[in-house]
Amino acid sequence: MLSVNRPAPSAPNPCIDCRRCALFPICLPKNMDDQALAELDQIIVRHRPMAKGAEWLQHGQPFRSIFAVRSGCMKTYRINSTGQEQVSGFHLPGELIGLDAIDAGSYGTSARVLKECSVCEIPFARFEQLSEHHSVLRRELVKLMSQEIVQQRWHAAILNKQCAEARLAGFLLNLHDRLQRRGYGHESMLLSMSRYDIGNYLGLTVETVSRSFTRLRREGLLQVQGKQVHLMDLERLRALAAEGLPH
Amino acid sequence: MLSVNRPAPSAPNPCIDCRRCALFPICLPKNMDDQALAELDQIIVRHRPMAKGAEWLQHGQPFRSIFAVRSGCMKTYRINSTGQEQVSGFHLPGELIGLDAIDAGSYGTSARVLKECSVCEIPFARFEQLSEHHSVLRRELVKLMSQEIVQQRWHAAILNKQCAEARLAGFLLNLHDRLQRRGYGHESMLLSMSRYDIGNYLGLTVETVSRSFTRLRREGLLQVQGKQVHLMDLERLRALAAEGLPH
DNA sequence: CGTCGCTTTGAGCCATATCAATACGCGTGG
DNA sequence: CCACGCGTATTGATATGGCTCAAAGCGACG
Repeated sequence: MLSVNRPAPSAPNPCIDCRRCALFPICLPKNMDDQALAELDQIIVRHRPMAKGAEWLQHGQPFRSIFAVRSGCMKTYRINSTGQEQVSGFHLPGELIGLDAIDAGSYGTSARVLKECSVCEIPFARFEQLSEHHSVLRRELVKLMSQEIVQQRWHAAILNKQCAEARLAGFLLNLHDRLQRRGYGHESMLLSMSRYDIGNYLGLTVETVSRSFTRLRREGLLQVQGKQVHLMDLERLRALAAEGLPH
Repeated sequence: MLSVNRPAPSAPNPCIDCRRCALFPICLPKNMDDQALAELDQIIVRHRPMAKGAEWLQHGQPFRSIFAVRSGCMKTYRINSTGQEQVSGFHLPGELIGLDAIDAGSYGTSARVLKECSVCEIPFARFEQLSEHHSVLRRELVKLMSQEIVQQRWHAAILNKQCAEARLAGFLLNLHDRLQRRGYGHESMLLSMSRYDIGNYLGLTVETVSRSFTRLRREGLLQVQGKQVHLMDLERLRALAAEGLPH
């Protein structure tokens, strides 16, 4: 069922420096001066794209690096004591993985590729050395950690007493916003995660997710065709997500 | 219904420097050298204790400072668009409030005193200046932010498909652990939040919280007398919290 | 063209919400 | 000191949203 780490057969050369990377305006190095950027560029390990299904991180491994998604999509998850998978997040290009491990010393989640994905590895010890001399660097890290806290808080909020439809609406809007901020702004999205993963993330069963999609579609809030979703009425979707109560 | 910011009548003098503070071993300045500590000590604003019910922070206010709880207990919450309060966290001595605002520029939550509470204010701009010269300082901040991410993730996990009893068990264990790490280690705890707040935080109604307490008590997992809770069997509580499924 | 996994749809059930009533606890004022 | 009153907590009876179980549809891929 699980494919192991292996690069995709015909991967584009992933070795572009940060400045020429499409994510430059929103990724960690965005506000850096030439000097800082050049030094950061040198410590970053740019990995070859990985195929869907590949497991990139395993929870419990010792913390060494922070990872930035460069392309594609990852999910982070954890297997709990009953053997159930718990999806804790989806990670889009420009987002970081592993921030939870800085204090703990080991990663709190595993990470798996949902859509062919390449990753920039930032060895943390060297990053800290660099940040001694470049205050921009640490400021950016702190800001991204703050963002992560906000995102996590949002996740908790959506799980807390929202009805199924509101959760789904909120989830889609959240994805939409994050894509928008990354320049992929369009009401049409190609979801890279399965209905199972969505349900797991939202605290719902697949069946309920499916039914919620159907209801939102019937109410004219979105068009759905498998993984292709088109948000028809952002206004009403936002209202629904904000309201959150049953019916 | 709400009392306004006002110091408690007979408050102990809160103006002790960090080194003599009881929280020193676990608070932000814990690993600092004399020099860093002295400078940090100077920028910290130590506020007088505030009475239960006082509102310390209002969500949306511009971000200036991070706050460390020195004594007592605070809750952070947010009023959603339907006028409902959403409790996002409880903050014990040595824990920080406001980390979510660093990137956003304004606080994402309000904060209210649950139990007479004093606060150390750390003006962030000056903190950043200081951290230019003291790497310990920024390392500690990053670690505490990482901890906050872990705590938020835990909150999301507990809301996700755990039955009421498991949520409550997990909540009590989490509090217990945090108190323990702060030297208040004892199986007996005096909860400073109401059943309403617990329910709100756990995504349950008051009634369900109350019933869950009753069931845990009947099964011999804890003793309850109002806000006084005694954890009788940490082992079984942990098992219950880990399992998480209905019945 | 068949297989396998993912998704959708349907029918019945269960955990928790909701509504309602009572009990407790604490501070206030007589 | 006790009586009162209000907010908090417990307990009971009923309603319901989402889960579970079951089956059929759909799509990708060999």
